[in-house]
Amino acid sequence: MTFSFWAKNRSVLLYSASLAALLFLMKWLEWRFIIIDYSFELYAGALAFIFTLLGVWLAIKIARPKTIVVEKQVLIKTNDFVFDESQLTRLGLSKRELEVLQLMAEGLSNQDIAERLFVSLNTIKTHSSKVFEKLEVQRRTQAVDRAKKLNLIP
Amino acid sequence: MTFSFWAKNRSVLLYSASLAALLFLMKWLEWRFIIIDYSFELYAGALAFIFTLLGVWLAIKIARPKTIVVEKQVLIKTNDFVFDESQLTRLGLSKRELEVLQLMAEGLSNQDIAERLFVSLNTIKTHSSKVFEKLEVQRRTQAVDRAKKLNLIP
DNA sequence: ATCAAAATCACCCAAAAGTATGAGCTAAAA
DNA sequence: TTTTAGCTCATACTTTTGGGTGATTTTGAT
Repeated sequence: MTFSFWAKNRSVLLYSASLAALLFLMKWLEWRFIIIDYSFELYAGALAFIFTLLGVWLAIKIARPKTIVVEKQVLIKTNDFVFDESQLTRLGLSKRELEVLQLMAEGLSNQDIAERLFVSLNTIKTHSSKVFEKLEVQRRTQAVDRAKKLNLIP
Repeated sequence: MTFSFWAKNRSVLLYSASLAALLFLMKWLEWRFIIIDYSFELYAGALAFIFTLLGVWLAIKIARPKTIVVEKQVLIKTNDFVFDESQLTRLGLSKRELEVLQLMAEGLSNQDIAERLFVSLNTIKTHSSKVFEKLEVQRRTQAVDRAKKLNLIP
């Protein structure tokens, strides 16, 4: 922004200076050469031409480049897991149940999970039973398979 | 391209026309109003100003937009599974054992697998036991987890 | 033909997993 | 405040799984 305004001001000065210089040049030419009786129309034409060029130059200098952004899609190999929360609410899985499910998927036994979560084995059994109900499966291996397909687990 | 050249030609015509019109206008003003004794310098200034504007307009019209290619990263869910045969030979898993492992991963019980493969439950038990040995795990869930990490299973 | 690995199956036992039912406790919602 | 959902735990029972051992048959390679 700051640069843009400075550039604009500089251009105005340059423009004025150019105009003055050109007038001087023409006056000088008027004396020096045989161009003395050039008609007003020719002067005007030259002026117009030169200042058109100046205008073009100015525009190019000042104008922000018109840019067209072309998006090039780059495929990124990604094994990123995006957790599907909608599935979770749809199935009505509680936080704890999901937790148990995740540990299950890591191959932990119910006993392991119980110790990991500082609860009794029976508690884990209850949780896993509920998980099976909600996932509509009978075994933990099925539960894990299902959960992965539902993006509940990496 | 074709359009660009046409635009250029049109601009040239327009330019000439504008110049002629302006000169006419000035002559007319010279007769009509009190502007008769305007100095040449003022005429020149006006001309210069107007044609500078024209130049700017021209440049903006003609200028080719700069195209910028922006790489956009697109995450592609890649479920390409490449079976790692080296792991299989390294672990010494037989075809049948791998087969059992795969069905295990689908959540089938030993009984299910036995029926699927038309063998007895005991046979599946021995197979799975061998699988566990070779994968160095204790439970089927661990085996599945391990096998997935070793690219033996999708 | 012979040998080794693989596949098949059986029996037994123990551990783990799963089912069913009931109950207490807490925090959040109606 | 009452209710509800979630978490906890227990007991009892069944099913599944896993470990160990041993045996027979198939199959592929030397």
